[in-house]
Amino acid sequence: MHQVHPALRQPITAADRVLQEIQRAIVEGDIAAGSKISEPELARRFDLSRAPLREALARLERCHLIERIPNAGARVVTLSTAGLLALYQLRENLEGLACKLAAEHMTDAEITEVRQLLDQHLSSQRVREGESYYQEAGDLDFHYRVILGSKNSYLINILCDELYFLVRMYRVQLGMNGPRVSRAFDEHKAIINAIANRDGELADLLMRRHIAASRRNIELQLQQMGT
Amino acid sequence: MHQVHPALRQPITAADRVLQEIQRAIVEGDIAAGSKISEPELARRFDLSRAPLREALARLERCHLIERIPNAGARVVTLSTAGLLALYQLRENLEGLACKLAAEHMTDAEITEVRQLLDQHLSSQRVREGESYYQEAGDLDFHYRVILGSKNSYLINILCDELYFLVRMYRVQLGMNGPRVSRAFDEHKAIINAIANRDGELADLLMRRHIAASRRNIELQLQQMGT
DNA sequence: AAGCGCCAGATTGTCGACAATGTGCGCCTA
DNA sequence: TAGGCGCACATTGTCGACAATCTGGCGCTT
Repeated sequence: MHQVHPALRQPITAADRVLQEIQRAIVEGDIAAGSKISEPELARRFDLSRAPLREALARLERCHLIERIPNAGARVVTLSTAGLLALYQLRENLEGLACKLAAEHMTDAEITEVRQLLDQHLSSQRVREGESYYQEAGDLDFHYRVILGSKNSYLINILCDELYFLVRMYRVQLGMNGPRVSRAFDEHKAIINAIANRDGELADLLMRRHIAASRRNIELQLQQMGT
Repeated sequence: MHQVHPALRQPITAADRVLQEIQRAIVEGDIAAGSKISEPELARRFDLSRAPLREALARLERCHLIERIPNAGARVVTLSTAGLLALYQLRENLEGLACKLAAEHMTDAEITEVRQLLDQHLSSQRVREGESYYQEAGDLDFHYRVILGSKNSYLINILCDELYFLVRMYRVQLGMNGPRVSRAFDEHKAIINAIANRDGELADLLMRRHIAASRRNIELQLQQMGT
């Protein structure tokens, strides 16, 4: 068996559990973007003391889901076009780098696994055409695999632990369910092919384009909501 | 006056103060790399309770200076060639991106300020030829300015808050004081020129080379220590 | 009536103690 | 004597209460 990434380990402590719950609540909008976080209220709601709650809040700040000001409390981040742009600028670069490194460091076995994963997603996606949740989970899964394949712990930490919840938040709250689903699969396929060919430069390029396309898709969504 | 970056704000709370002290202690090696962190001991040493101390530890984990395992405690990170390589791989990309964005977003006034900063460093460096501390501080200052010039808050956060203490730790503990000082200044000059010309592509390239050169320099140092 | 300062309520930061978990030594067994 | 089990100790996780700080509204002054 391969080593499980720290971020994926099952919750052990109370702080871990409440962290996951609040993370989900924020990402899915149960706790509204921009709203104030009250420590006493959350403590009552999840039936624990403020100590583990504050631990959880510290980690939420780490993945940019909340912003804290000393002596003034925490607020859920507000989504904005500027924020989305900044986030995706970073993702294009970082995941491009991840691809380049994955082309150097992934084992043949790992590449085979990812290909099997894609085939699996493809078949299940063909069946449930409009369903966006599976696609999204699958998309994240693909990206996760590639990022882990880079074997760069700092890069893995930044992308998987710190940025991905925010990416998911934008996706979920803007309701990504467009016709990009099948296109994305082809792009994933091309990327893993480049990695399998050990062509890091191409994999980098393809991933940057893939994310840029995804960004344009979301921007379009935002624009439509604005009008 | 320009807005002060959150990371640079003066300490308000007890957790902030102890964080800065421990950060310095780890970076400068007062607390040895790889050693275990004892919460009760540090609490006594800094004369405060464990609550703010744990807050500080959470932030130390955030900037990769310590590693925590639930119910088992925290250890100072151990420096390694692999870790150094991973860190600099990331820096090359991220700071390259920062340069590209800075070329797009820095104001003429900000560029002028950075140039004045460089002239200032050059003159004071000419005077104290071998002194490495000023050079290092100046180098970090230059990089900070460029990063802030990118105007991408996520990028700024990752580089200034999460990675730079680690970079400093490698530099300090490996005793960077070689003859690269004057070369580095020329490279800085070339980078800010490219930014001033709004040539993002060139600025990106030059910064990547600058950091790659710095990395090779440190690797050399490591190699010498190994023999 | 508008603006400033002050007070009350609520919230965050900090503390010391208790509960849960992990660690290392000594003892017993084979 | 080597290996495994169990207990005592130390450390981390959690709790409830107190202190410091911020927010909003009232009354006073001009």
